[in-house]
Amino acid sequence: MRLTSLADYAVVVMAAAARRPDGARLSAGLIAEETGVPLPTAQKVMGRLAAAGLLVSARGAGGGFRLARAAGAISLADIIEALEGPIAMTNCIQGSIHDCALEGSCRVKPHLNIANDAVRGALQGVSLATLAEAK
Amino acid sequence: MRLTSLADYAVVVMAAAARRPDGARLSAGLIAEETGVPLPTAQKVMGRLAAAGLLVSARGAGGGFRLARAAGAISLADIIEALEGPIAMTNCIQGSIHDCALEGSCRVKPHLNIANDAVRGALQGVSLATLAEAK
DNA sequence: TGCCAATCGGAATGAAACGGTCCGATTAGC
DNA sequence: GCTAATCGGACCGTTTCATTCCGATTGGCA
Repeated sequence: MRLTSLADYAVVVMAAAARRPDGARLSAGLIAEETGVPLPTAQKVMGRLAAAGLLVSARGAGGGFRLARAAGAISLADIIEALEGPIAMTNCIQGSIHDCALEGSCRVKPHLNIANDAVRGALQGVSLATLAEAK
Repeated sequence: MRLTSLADYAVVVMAAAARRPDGARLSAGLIAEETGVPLPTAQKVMGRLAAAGLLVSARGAGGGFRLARAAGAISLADIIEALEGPIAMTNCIQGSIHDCALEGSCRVKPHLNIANDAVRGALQGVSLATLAEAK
């Protein structure tokens, strides 16, 4: 129930990016300097955010990143999933994984499903636009 | 945002314990057999649950565990915290830890605080009595 | 048109936490 | 007083995470 530090950094990075005017050039170096996140770490985080489709990247000199969607259309859940994978409290909730020996006879799974939806809903309800607000 | 497998087992174990009549003897072996959780793992999980005050333990022959409180007074959040420590998405939310270089100038922390409370609330709203229901 | 500098992308390394197992300490019952 | 059953804590292999570094790519300029 704890964020990995990379996901934590991703939230800070995305909030900084959202505060910039639309279409502005966002190099990893610029964001690193503005947020205080170490440059190599910012590079890795922004790379993963781009791979997940939250940022659009441009290579080469003069390249950089920009938000793929409006800040209001990106949720905290999206950012976390970009770095950590699907938000699923247990493996049995994530449809594609079936490595639990108890599955089939497990009597708590239906209830965990409800709890998981509640958690996920709480994270989806927070938009990047909100996170980027002054305070 | 994923439960460790020990916390996952803890939920299964506690649900099985709650289905037993109050005051019944609950040895780790019995619970392991009933739930399908490997015995050594059940021992470790129940030991930690006892250390956290959710179970009361009795040593020696004829010993075992019992619920420390009524099932309705134990929440999913309690069980998770017993195995994983405080529910805090980031270190800066957990009051006693201050190892984030950005702290003080961080502009997203107030918003994360709100999100964290929402997640924690969702988990506190699920009681062990609910988890123990037939389905 | 060729070179240079800036920037992203993926691989490698070291550390920390997790999961699982085993053995010793304790206690009721005979 | 002895035996058996049960909890409690220590140990180790494995995996994941966090961080760093170097190569691939591309626009700009002479």
